[in-house]
Amino acid sequence: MVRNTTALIEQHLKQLLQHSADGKIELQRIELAERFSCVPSQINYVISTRFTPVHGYIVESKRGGGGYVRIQQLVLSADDACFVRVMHQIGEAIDQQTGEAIVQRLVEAQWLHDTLAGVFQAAIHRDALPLSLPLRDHVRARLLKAMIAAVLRDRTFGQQPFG
Amino acid sequence: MVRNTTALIEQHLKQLLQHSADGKIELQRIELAERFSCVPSQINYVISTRFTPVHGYIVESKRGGGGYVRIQQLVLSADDACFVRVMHQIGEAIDQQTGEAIVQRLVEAQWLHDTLAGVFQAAIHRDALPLSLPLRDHVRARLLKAMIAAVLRDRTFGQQPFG
DNA sequence: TTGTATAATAGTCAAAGAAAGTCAAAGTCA
DNA sequence: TGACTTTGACTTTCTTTGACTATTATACAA
Repeated sequence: MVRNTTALIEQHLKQLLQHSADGKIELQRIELAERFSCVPSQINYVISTRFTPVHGYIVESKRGGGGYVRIQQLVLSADDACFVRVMHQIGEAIDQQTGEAIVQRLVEAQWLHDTLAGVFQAAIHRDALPLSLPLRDHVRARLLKAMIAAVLRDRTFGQQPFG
Repeated sequence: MVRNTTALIEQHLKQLLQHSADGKIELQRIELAERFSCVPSQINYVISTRFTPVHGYIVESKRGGGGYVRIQQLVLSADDACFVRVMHQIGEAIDQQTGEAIVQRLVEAQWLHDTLAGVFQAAIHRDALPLSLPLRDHVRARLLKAMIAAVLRDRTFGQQPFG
């Protein structure tokens, strides 16, 4: 018996994406649900919690005969425009999950190395911010933007590779 | 016989950690509570009094189906004796000046590279923490301790510091 | 050809379930 | 007495389920 179906499905999909040539996969909801012995709507749950635009994915689908669900992975590029978009995405308040997804994307885009990412994750974790909502999300946003800016500053002045 | 359930649980967890290959264990709160015939929240008590970053541990958890509590023991070498001192010095609240001084000391002790130090300074700056005192100093302390623990986190067992 | 029913998909949403967390009162012990 | 421990009611977060809805393709009738 499996402890957590959602995590298994997530892992499966990410593996398929990794092995795909173009970062794109197409699947049938029912088929996938059958393979993991769950109800079809759980696939929607997995997608809406793990494969959102914030996580770096675009999902399209079609109903009816020959229907499908298509997942495309986008990789963040390392230019300044992206930086601006990320800052904007963080906004005035951000929850922990979204924050973690953004940090993960920055890692994938090679803006952050592991140690730095670990520090980011620790800092935006609710345990490090003993505040009640919505204040906590507000502070998290400020914090995350301040830390990203610090890395960028450092990189701009070309001191050291990340780490 | 049983003088103190909390001490027994603490001992048990430390034993598990010792026997684990990577200094990491994962458990279920309810299961552990059952084994020691106590209420689940006592596990939280044990963790919050014995397995904090100050003690050299990082704890993560997840609620809901497939939930868990994960405890990681930080690798502390002889050089890291100051780790404990620094953690204590930070305490429950710390102002910006003192925090900056500590970060500076960590840089001098070569615990932190420049990029990392920049991130630390940005995170503990009052501009990043839009809170009134004394709350701000309290959050700053939590944050700083969590970030310091995170830096030590990806040291693996058997590896020397500053790898 | 055109419209209509039917089958084959996928989506939505809210309730139920399954953990873990919080907090403060009560208990214990040196 | 005061610090530490134990307990449990209540809260929060995350997952699973299923009834109901929406869309698309296809077969078929007019």
